[in-house]
Amino acid sequence: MQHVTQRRKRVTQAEVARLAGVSQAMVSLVLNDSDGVRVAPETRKRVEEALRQTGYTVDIMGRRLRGKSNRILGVFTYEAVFPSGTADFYGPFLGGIEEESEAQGFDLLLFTSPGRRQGRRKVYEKGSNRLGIADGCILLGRHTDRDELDRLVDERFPFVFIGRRESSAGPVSYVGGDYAAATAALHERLWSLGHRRVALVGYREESESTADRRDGYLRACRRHRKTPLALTDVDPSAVFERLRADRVTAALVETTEMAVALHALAMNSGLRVPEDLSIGVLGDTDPTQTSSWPLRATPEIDWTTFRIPRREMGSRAVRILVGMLRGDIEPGRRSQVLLPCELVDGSTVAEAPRTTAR
Amino acid sequence: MQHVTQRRKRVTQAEVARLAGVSQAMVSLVLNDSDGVRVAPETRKRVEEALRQTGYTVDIMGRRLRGKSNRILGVFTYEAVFPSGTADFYGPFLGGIEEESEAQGFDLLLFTSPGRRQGRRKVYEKGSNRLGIADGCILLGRHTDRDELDRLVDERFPFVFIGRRESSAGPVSYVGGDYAAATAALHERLWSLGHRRVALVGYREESESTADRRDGYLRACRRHRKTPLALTDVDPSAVFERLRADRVTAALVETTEMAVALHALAMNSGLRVPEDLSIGVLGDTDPTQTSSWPLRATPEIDWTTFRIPRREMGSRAVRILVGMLRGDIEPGRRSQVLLPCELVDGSTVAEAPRTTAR
DNA sequence: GTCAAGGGCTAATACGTATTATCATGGGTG
DNA sequence: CACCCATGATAATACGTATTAGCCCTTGAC
Repeated sequence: MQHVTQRRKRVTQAEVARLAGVSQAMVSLVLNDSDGVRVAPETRKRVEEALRQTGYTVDIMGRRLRGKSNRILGVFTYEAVFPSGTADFYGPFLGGIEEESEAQGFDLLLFTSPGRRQGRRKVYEKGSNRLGIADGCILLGRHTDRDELDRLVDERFPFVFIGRRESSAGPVSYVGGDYAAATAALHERLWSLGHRRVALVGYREESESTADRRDGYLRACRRHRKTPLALTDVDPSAVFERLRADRVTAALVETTEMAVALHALAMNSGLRVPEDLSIGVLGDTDPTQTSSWPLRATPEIDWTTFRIPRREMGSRAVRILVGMLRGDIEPGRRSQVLLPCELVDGSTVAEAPRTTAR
Repeated sequence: MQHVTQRRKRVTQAEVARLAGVSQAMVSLVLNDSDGVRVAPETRKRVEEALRQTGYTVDIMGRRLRGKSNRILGVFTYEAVFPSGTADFYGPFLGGIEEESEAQGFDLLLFTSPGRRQGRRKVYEKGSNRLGIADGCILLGRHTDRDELDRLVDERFPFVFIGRRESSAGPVSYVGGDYAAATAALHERLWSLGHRRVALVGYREESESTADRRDGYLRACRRHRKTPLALTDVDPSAVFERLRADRVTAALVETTEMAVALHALAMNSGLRVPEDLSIGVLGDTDPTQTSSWPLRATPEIDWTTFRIPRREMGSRAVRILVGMLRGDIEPGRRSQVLLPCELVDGSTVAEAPRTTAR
């Protein structure tokens, strides 16, 4: 109505109180319905009227300062959440996070401001840990900083990681995918199809998730008394040569990228997939993610893989975090969860070729 | 190290001060480098040492309470941001918002907590406008609540809408796409191809963006002295019949869904697109969005349309909002922006058929 | 020796809220 | 009348920070 521009001023409880002719404390009492304290119906009415007239809205900051929760969950990602058109890595996780935090009545604070160091975000920047704004925090990201993680644990700030993480500073709460079990299961599937020479191709860089996959692979090898063959992703063609030299009939590959490369190399060498070489991918690239790779040169391949329950991981992480905030859950065993990954039968795995069998 | 579970306690300036043997005020002074006040180098050193030892982190709430910005931008969406697998409507907008707010040094607060009313989110819920947590707010969403919008304007809370919005309560800051100009341009393109009977098919529900498209269409019609034919989306086959009856050679269609439906109806009737009927879509479904519709039954059609600069709209909105917070920009003309939409030549528009020409 | 001028620090305060202790009033009971 | 109790309201306080007024001490000028 009045177009006078003027710095907005918050309506405070004190102003409402003045209007209603009561004290600020009385306004707070009416608002919070504290049990044990009684308010005369007539007074309550007057206050409520004043509240409506002024359009008062509670100042969450003041309340938090007073020691109450502000019902905000932080979300820290080590990379940008919303990609510019390449892979949509975070989407499904955040979908689950959003869904569950909405159900629990929390807002989400996306930390985007802290300066990046070499393009990667940092939790701690010039001594100011902004995570503290929120009641608790969910962390995700392919890359993790060991020191930061240790420091977080040390600070006793309530947080939950998405993806298994370990720290020497104490127990870390996390929700991960059970890659070890899923990898072993995929190995088992290959074994039952007659494959006796199954190799693993994984990241060279060591991380919890890579280690889990290798553990699952090694466990399966041990079970069948086969010496494992674990390769890393340095040079695709070198890896491929190694596979041929060792008469490998099936490869468990950590990422779709590697699988695509191997697939192409096999084609070029006259090997057919899956007739001559079976390929299993250790974790799907999410449907959403897959389809939002417009740059993808290769035609869509129907990989045999396992599904990482990204959405559920997100929502589960929120549930655990809220539990921690309520004091129901302490960081420790109960807050370390690995969710099962469902096998997905694609067309890149088949029976082992007769000729090279055994 | 110590596995004793115990409620985390924030380190405050007072504790740092005690450790350094100075007053709380001195710690604040060192932290904020207020000019005009001088601190002895030796003292500064002691304080900084204590800061490092304790791992102090500033409490944004306390600071905000003191009247300073907390460097948080709110983002309010009327629907869930991260979809469960259908259309990814918000992605590109939020990409721009995230990018720019990171550049400006702001965090993003996603409002997810407020109860929904009939599945749609509400800004105001039981008198508590949570938007106030943030310094300012960006609003997006297909649906808008008139009353809420008016009230927001009335409260003088700094906010910017994505998509043009008008309110009787005062000027609304927004960043929209210039749909009127783009629609007129697309009409012009058709005209130059010989089309003399061009219809508009739009939403029945009235909204700013629908009105803009119609304005552009009507303007173009007036320019060429043709009586307009504006239809609404009630019943696809009825619309199609109407188009045939009126010997329409080209249709401007508001959404891809409508376009798909018309395309199918045309095919069934033996009409070829674009040879017999040209179809222009008034605004692209974003690439990301398109490709993340796995459910989409129809094969990918290369629509002639215009590109809505979603990402740029997001980042521009942030720039305007930050400007408002700094006091550089007042809500009004300068904060009402319509970005141009680039024409995209697809394969659904061609020269008007000779037989029915004129 | 007195005064002025700073430099270097601290005490005090305000911000908005929630809660606890306190106070006023009045009615009932002995 | 003295006392207690219940009811209903308020004063006071704490939370963590930023800022301002003000205090103490040293130094230099006269």
